Amino acid sequence: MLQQDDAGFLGRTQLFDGLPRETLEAVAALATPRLARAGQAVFRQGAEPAHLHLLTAGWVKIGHVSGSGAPLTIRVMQPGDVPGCVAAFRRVPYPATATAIVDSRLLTWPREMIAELMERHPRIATNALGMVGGRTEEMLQRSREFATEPVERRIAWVLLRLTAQAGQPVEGGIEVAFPLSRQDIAEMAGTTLHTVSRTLREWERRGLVSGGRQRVAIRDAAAVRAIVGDE
Amino acid sequence: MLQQDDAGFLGRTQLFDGLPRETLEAVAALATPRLARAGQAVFRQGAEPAHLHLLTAGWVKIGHVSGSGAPLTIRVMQPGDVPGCVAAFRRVPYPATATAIVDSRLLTWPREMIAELMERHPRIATNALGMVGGRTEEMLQRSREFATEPVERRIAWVLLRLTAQAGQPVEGGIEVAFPLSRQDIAEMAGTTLHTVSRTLREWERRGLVSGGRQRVAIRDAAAVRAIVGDE
DNA sequence: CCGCTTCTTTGCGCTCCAACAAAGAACGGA
DNA sequence: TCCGTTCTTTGTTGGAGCGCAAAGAAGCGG
Repeated sequence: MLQQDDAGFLGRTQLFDGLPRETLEAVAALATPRLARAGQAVFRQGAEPAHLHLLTAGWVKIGHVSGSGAPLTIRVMQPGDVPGCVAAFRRVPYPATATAIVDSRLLTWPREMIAELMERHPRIATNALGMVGGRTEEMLQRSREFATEPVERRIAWVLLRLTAQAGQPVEGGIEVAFPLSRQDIAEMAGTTLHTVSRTLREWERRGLVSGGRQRVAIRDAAAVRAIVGDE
Repeated sequence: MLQQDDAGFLGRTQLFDGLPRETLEAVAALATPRLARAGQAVFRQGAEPAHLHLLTAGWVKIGHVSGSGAPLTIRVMQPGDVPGCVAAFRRVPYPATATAIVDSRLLTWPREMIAELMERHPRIATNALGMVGGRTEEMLQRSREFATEPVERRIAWVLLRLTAQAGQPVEGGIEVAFPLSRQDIAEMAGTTLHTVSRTLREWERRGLVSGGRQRVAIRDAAAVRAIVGDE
């Protein structure tokens, strides 16, 4: 199930950037591939991380459920990303659940093996530090958004982020490449599907976006960017 | 200006945990101490980090200002903490401003020196990874709070966190050890000073808290904990 | 001790958005 | 093709909390 170019793929990820080809091949050889069907959980909130996962194909969303049951989608992972990296490196339970949005493929390594690799190749540790730091800043931006931005702008941010990350050109716009319901958007923007539906409908009338069942596309990116303001 | 026990202090911080005494002393000898008066900025949002800072005494708050000017206080740093660690490790501009709440003392090392130290002592890199990871999870919790919790609970969280971190016993309760205005609380809870004032006043009538100008104390911790719910 | 500045309290109206409710629309399976 | 399920749209209502406004306290400097 190992694919021929896994080593090459690893070399283009943030975590294994800057490693010599032979190291990449050794690392790839140590990996166990894993497939996750759409809708299936890769790991669950509260579980102890036994493996490090690296997404090689597909889309995986990271969702957190609070004690009171309110769901929040933290981010969508793309190929090259390492879902659950913070928990795996810190050896603490996963703070969120990772769910495959579409059929996806991951490479996995036992946690101890990664610790060993990091020791032998300090570059991996440095890369990991950069990756985790990036996540911290991302979460900071998100906090700020929730704390200070009104709903409409938060929804606009979600669309901009998703099209930047997973946008594919389509007649008259850029569409998010995976199925995305109003409920999904609501969980990313910290609101309800009703408010999302109303907002998108209004934007659709104004020609900013278009969409259908589980589909959203931005038609007028400049106008959507104007909604989020300058920052 | 180096203090006698800086090395011992370093050994009890998360960043330098687990290092041999001699290493600690070498690291301490390389440090340049820096004093920051109350109200003075240690570093500013947007600036390039030239040094790594480690707080040895005092309190420093980390505040972010959005493009639209909305202020948000991300967290308060205590002795042993490393304000700006994410930016310093990633070599990106500081995402926030660090301001001394009271007269404070920090140790500083040039960025390159830290990189070198991390290379020579992998344990420091591991510690840094754990520290940054901890921050990520903290920011995740904060996001969740802003996204799903109503204002009253967020204010309760702020008080619980601050008294846990900087609480000192006082007649009939636990007081936050540094001056803290309603505005400060509002910036931590993502609301306005008006709402904070109203809420605290109401709680004061009910005997949960007490306070004065720039002072807040929790009188009935159980009741405040009940407000935030179970999670 | 007095005036000024900073911080806090309180009132009021209004807006945004969540909650509740219910009807369409699109898809999938039998 | 029909039916059930899932997703989306739309209406209505109510309440949380923000913006605006202004009047007290409390500390500080002269």
